[in-house]
Amino acid sequence: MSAELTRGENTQLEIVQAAHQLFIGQGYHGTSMRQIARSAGIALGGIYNHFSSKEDVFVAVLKAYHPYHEILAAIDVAHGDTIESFVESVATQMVAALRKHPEFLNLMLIEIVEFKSQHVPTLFSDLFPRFAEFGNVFASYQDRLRHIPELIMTRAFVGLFFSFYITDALIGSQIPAQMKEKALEHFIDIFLYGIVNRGQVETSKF
Amino acid sequence: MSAELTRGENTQLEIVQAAHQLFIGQGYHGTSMRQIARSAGIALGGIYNHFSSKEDVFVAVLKAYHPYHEILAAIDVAHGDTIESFVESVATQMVAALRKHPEFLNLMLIEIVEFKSQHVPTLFSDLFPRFAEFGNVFASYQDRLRHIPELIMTRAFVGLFFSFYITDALIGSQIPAQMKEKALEHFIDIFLYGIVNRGQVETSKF
DNA sequence: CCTACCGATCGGTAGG
DNA sequence: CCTACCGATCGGTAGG
Repeated sequence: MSAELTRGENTQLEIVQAAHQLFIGQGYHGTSMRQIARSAGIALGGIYNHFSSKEDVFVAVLKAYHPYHEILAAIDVAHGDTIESFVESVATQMVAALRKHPEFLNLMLIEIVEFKSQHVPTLFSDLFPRFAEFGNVFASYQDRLRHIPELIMTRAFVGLFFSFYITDALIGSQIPAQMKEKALEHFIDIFLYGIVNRGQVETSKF
Repeated sequence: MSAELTRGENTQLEIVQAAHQLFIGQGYHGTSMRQIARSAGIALGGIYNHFSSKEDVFVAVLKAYHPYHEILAAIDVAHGDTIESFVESVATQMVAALRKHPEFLNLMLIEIVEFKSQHVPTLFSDLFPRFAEFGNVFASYQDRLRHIPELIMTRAFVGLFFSFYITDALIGSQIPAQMKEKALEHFIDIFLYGIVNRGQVETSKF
């Protein structure tokens, strides 16, 4: 892709790539502009030809590396004649998409810890319409599901699998083999079992 | 409690308290030893009479403020004749315990982002035996539950409610009212519905 | 895009 | 053993 870039654009890209590597390895305050410059192959002052501040570099890294395009694409690609196959397809592809970008979790944690989530509202407002759209898919299977608001169902789905992803990424190496084995499949199974109405008496209190 | 402390112990406590406040507000690298000293009411050099380094201060803060004692106490206090009342009791008290210590999430994120989870194995190995013990409670309700390994069930439980806690803490202010309302109760309900065997044909693939 | 410099501040240390 | 300073210095920082 770099063949089509002007020299200026190429330098900008190298700054973002270098900064990304350093941020996920050392955090934001733990990384200096001099390190970024050196790693990008330019002088310190050269960064300020492309970015107005260190924070500006971080925002560019956030935008360049967040994988929600791919996660949402995974939702679009997902298919299934039944709610079961749909949920399994989405979950599998979401986890696969997140696993392809283990650095993103790190980036978001930096955003939370060192920026107090300052830039999150922007990211979330981009995401929310698609999030609501996802809820509509649940609504289309309404007759097979228990009476739970779609947005709650969507949040529970995202939360459950995001928590799977986070616990897998963070403490996966310490989790006993018994626990890791088929854990995602069990997570999917528990979620489905939790939302699908199997025709017996509705026991939800809500 | 401070009435029983020697002057040296009191100073040490004030350093830890000051450092805690600053770390959760600014991160580790975003906080200077001078800020900690000023906030603790002593000179910079005085910190080094109690701690050998800035990292040493952070470890002391981590140990002093992690609330797993209280979370595990919440589990001990939880009771219920049925799996439903037990899960509801534990979930409610865990969320309440975590909500009483919103700073702990921040501390753990600093540990992850800025220390690459270096100190986590120690914390987790303290926790794991109690974690397994919790799984045994599920085992005691075995005849009412689907055939899912206890540790998977425990991880799903912890993951689901930890994800509720995290999403609530991080983006709670941006979640539509419809979504927040009774969300915890719905989470509990979904989990219970997902693990309890209601006597019909077992549909789990596992 | 580089050189070179600024005011300031970083964690940590010295001896008194 | 502790508190509270001193002058000096470390590698590294934002920003012009």
